[in-house]
Amino acid sequence: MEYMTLPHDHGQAMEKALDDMPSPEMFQNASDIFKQLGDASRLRIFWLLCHCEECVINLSAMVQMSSPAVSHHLKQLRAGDLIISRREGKEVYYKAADTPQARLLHRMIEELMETACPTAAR
Amino acid sequence: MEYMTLPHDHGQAMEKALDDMPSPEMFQNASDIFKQLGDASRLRIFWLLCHCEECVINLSAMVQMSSPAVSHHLKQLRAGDLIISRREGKEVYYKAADTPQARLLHRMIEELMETACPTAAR
DNA sequence: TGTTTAATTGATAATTTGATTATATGCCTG
DNA sequence: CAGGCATATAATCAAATTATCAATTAAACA
Repeated sequence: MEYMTLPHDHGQAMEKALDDMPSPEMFQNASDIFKQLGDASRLRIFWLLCHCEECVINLSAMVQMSSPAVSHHLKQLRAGDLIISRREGKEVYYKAADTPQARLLHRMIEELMETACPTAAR
Repeated sequence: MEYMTLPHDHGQAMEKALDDMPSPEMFQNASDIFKQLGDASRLRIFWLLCHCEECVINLSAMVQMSSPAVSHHLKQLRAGDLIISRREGKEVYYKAADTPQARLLHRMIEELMETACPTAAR
């Protein structure tokens, strides 16, 4: 089998790595998901919605942001299928989507916080 | 015990959530890490460095980017302690850091790719 | 129907980010 | 120590992100 020719030859590890490397589209998809969590406000909102269902006004109060700002973040999270919404009267309730992906991300966040800050008090 | 007063009262779940909620600094730290992986090029580079140790020129060839661009991403990843480097003569070799955090992120990436794209061929 | 409350949308402005080009540094070799 | 190769840095620019404000939609209710 022919391998890509690199400027320098540093052994076989890279050949296997290149073979196993997912496609650029896969990386794009994955990074798009990470990007959702790459904003502290949005991460906080998502975390909250993994733990309770709430309306926009209350979310705004909890994260101390304006409701339009929260609404924008909610829109992004919903576009990424990380959260779902339901309207009840005047209010719209949001919560984390009940999907493998959303559960995985929630777990990631909790693990990352532990790893990043194992002894931290809250 | 006194709880934060929200505009609307929707039950107790949010009280527990607010109690359990990590500090804003924790969310900032976590989102900074997610941000590192929120760029497809950087994610690809980090993934490669989890699988092999390579010099900048070869990395540039593997991801088809200019070496300054790669160098820029490497700098960010190293600032976040996700990768380490060692110089050998003219070349600088990079690889994933051997830390719990880097290993966790690597595992996350693999899991996310599976979840995001379970049936995808590469 | 008109008013109030909740949520969303759109547009703008400010900040951040990523890529490029050019330049500089570091290190080996002749 | 001069020349060349591998990296790193700096400056610049374009593109993407985020927050804010104003305007709009949606629903309840008097």
